[in-house]
Amino acid sequence: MGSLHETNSSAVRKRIESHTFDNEEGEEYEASRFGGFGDYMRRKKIKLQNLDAEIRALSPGKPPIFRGVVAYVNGYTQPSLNDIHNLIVSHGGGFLQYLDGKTVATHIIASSLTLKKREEFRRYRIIKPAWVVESVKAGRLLPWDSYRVVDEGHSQKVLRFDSGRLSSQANIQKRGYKDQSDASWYTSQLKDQGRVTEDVGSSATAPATHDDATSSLPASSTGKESDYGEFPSMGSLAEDQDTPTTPKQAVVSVEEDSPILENTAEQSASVVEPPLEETAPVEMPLLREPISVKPGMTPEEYNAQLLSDPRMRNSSVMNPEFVQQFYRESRLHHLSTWKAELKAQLQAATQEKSQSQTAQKKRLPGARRYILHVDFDSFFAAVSVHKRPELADKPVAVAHGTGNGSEIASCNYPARAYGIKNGMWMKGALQMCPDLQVVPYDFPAYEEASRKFYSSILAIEGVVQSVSIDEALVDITMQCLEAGGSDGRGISEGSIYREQARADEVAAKLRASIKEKTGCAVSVGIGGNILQAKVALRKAKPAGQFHLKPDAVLEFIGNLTVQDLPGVAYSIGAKLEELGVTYVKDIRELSREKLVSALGPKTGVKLWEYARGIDRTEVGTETMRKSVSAEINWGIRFVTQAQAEEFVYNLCGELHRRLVENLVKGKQLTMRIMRRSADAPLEPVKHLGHGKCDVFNKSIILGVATNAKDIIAKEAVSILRSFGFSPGDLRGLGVQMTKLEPVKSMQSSQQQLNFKTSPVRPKREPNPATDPDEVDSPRKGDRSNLSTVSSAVSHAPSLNDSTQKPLNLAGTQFILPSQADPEVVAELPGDIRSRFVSMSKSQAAKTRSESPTPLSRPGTAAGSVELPPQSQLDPDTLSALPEDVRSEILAYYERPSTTAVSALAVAPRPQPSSSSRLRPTTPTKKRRGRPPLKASKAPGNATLTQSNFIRIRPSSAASSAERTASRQSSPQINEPVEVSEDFLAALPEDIRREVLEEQKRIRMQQRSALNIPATRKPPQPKPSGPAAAVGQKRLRLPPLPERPTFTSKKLSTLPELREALSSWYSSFGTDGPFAEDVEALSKYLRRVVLEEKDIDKAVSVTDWLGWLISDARENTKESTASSTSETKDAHAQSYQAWTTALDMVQESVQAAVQERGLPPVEFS
DNA sequence: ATCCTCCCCTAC
DNA sequence: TAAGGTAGGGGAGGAT
Ligand SMILES: Nc1ccn([C@H]2C[C@H](O)[C@@H](COP(=O)(O)OP(=O)(O)OP(=O)(O)O)O2)c(=O)n1
Ligand SMILES: [Mg+2]
Repeated sequence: MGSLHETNSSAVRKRIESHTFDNEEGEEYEASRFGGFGDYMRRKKIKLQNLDAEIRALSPGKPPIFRGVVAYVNGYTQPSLNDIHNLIVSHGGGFLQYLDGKTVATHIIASSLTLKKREEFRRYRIIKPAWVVESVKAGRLLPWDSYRVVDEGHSQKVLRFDSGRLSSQANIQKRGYKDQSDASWYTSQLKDQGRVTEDVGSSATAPATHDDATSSLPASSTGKESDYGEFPSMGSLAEDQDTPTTPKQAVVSVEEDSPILENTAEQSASVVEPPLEETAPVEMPLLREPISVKPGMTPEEYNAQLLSDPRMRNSSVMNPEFVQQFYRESRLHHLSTWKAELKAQLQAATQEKSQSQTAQKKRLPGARRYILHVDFDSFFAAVSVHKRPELADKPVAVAHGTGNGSEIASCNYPARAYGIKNGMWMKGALQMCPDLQVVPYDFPAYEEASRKFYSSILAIEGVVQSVSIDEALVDITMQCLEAGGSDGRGISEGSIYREQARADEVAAKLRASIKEKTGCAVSVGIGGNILQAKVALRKAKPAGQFHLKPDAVLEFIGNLTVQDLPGVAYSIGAKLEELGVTYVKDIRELSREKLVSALGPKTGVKLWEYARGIDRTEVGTETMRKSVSAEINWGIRFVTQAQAEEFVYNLCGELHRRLVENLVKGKQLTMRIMRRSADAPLEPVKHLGHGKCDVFNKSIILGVATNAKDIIAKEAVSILRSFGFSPGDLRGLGVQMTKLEPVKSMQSSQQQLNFKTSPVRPKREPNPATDPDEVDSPRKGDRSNLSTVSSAVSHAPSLNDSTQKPLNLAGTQFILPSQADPEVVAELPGDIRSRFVSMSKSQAAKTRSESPTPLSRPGTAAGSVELPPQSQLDPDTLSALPEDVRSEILAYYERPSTTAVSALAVAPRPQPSSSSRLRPTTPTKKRRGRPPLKASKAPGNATLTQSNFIRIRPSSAASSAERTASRQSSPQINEPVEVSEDFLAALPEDIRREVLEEQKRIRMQQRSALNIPATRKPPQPKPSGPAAAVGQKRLRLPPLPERPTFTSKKLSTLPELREALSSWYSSFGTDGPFAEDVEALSKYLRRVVLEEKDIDKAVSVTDWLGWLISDARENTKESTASSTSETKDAHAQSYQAWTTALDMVQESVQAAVQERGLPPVEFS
């Protein structure tokens, strides 16, 4: 299994990652980091206006005096950035809009430098703009020496373009790892055998050491051996052994300086400044190369050639429909989607069930449990075979194709007899079994089978948790105990026997029922906890059931391989192997401390327990969604940057869709980029696969939660650019939203309000406590204390102010527990949400006819401006509404948002970019090569921890303990069952002692948690808790200028300003702004331009306001469809007021810019 | 200590 | 040809 540990161990990687190249004494210049996003807009504009190619075309005959120069302008200059750019490019030079650490500037042009920058650029040629101007004047490249900004020679090194040295550096191994920045410090010498290397292809100089901790490089990247799909058993490691000529090496081979430089410059420029026309691609302007892989080919050239095949174009990213097409065919995508849908539906159903069932009996602490783990046998394959009975006894696999790299999603048991496994590549499978029958996917059929499966399962009396489309957990403890006639605690032979018999019977019936409905076999594992059920399932398969009874647990589990345990696979398995552990029973030889120190506190303890058959996890504990993402790592082959950016745009569209679908917005955007490893061939073994890649993540904090496609896309593209990767090397791209907040359309709940024409400033003064300096950041949200809102919402159920509240959703009684645990209350909206979500999903999935869940039922319509009690809402109608309206309605019922306030309270200060760090992994663990060749493991959803809730989080320190405590007293009041008595009784003496000790320990912990205030009765719903109070006070603080808030360095970063604006806008959105505020903002931005000299910031802020306005406008347009004309009118007025305000601000900024003698800026 | 961020790992 | 997605647990290590 681990036999093929690759040389690419993490330890080795770490070292390489931090590697800088050897000859630091040499002439290399340090690759510099990108300049941050601050000036993104300004530079982008230049880009849009002046494409290098155009510039050159427009200025023929100019002497190419800057040939070989790659310039970067820092700060503001005279002549302007724009002009310098023009001068340089038109005279044959290259120009960088960004410093990205990959593409290397040869000269940095600046009028002056801050000390910090001075340090940052210490190793560069830093020269004054005059050098450019005068060189042009002179018609030749003047010696830069006389134009130094930093006028002493000792730290500025000279970069020699002309020696072969430059290009030879291209071979230097290093990583584009963020860690390198400080890691390089102490790890500089390690070079290592050609593992992950830095992309030098696009730069003339190898990126070098970074000791500048403040700089912001790619947030991270990791080497990733990606072609793990190639199973070791195949032996053919063709790809790995392949040593194709990479462009880097090609560059080396060309030793003429000038061409190299030219190449470099162009390439660098093109990375950052993609030609525009590429947005309508189709025609690859690139090289009419011969069909062969020329040694010196750039990745772009290669891709262009590759894509000249129309079929290639069609299945790759070149196809405009690519995203949808890919997702339509991606099994993994379907699995994920299905899972999310099922989770939402089941959660809703469970909620409903538990609420309608009166007084559900609680289980006693030490009682026995009976858990079923139900799972289709070779699901995809079975469904397909069912349609093709003639294949029944043949080895069958489900896959898209029969080529080497086609992945087998599922194979039947005859195929498994040959050693074939799910997830294996076709090549390997065919080697094992040339007769393998390959059948295509049939996603709708899987859905259908699953629907029947779940309908059978939901018919059982018990708690259900979905694991996946073909797999579920059912806790049937209640009915078993009933059948046994005991409380599940005593050890009574008779009771236990009857309980077990009942469990077996339920399982058998279930299997029969599903088999009958679907024609496919399921197996059932039965055990006293999730772990036991799961491992029992293994033995049950195929087409059987197995009850792992208490007295057999230890032996059975002990003889499993560690990797058979859920949550243990390649990596953890290897760590255990290092500890001398192969079988689960071996784990018992290790002390808890040992395990913890080797694997971490949670994992260590968990394994210690697993080894003894213990698993305290409860069935059905579902948590709230924490992230939404979209990612594609297949078929990514770009020729131009513009294509890449367009793709990112599409991907963001997808993300947007999902955010809306889930009724959330997010505050943190993370972009994930896979880039071909330097030593990876241009063509991976897998058709259009990503091959071996380095992975880079970077996240940014948005000032305010958003789901707007354009904003997301803008940021994502900006991140992508910041890496400056050569588009041809991109292999995978993804975007993820975290720090989610429930969607709240501001217009919705306020829309009945009248537009205030008279700017009577509402109590804003009554805000004496608003010491601007102490405002950590303006809060948005809390509309509950806007008089405007409360009136509008007054008749809606307030989830805050009542401990028991009948809500009737989808026609079923819905009652909050009387012991109003704040945590429960806090979670409520999420539950409601999940119902909305699940409903909208089942609608979307067109699984209309008869929903398996009891959720949807026809009803009356909702949607008039004056919304009825929530109980009257008809889910179907609701889900059919346009997204904006739907979210509005939801927002209407949404708990007034202390949520947003507290979420903000914990939001980290936007960091310029978290400083890089080195993770000194112990060099001894080198499990990393390729992942496992092992049977697909039993499904592992065993670990559901109660983790943080995003939405409600008391912001004060006091609340942490309280949260813990209140969770203890939440619905499942009982302590988690740890070990049942009979199980304990069955244990050998020594192990029992251990377990008892463990239990004692756990109980101590729980007690200490419980002791905190709220053991019994948590403080009553506290809309006025500390967080809310803070929110109230600060909410209305118009985060506008003239206030130290804005001018203090600390609070003037872009995200903060954005957030401030958002807050401002949401406070006065429907009313229109106050003139004085607008004026203040204008003045402030004017100062930003004139004093801070940060035009970008001013422009960005202004644009943000523009976004807010137009975004709201979009919402309004849709949502007012059914509103009164009066409302519409108010909106129109408000909109106009805001537009005017925007105009004023823009004008002000523009004026300031012009005062500085700079070309006018453009607002988006 | 505890939190937060950035990853890795796992599952289907 | 081929469709290598996605969410959540949790560890390491810096920030507080
Ligand atoms: N690497 C994988 C693993 C699974 N699946 C899909 C196809 C499977 O049919 C389905 C269910 O996964 P299981 O792990 O339950 O595997 P099977 O149901 O195919 O086989 P069995 O449950 O009998 O082991 O998920 C996949 O596409 N790729
Ligand atoms: Mg299965």
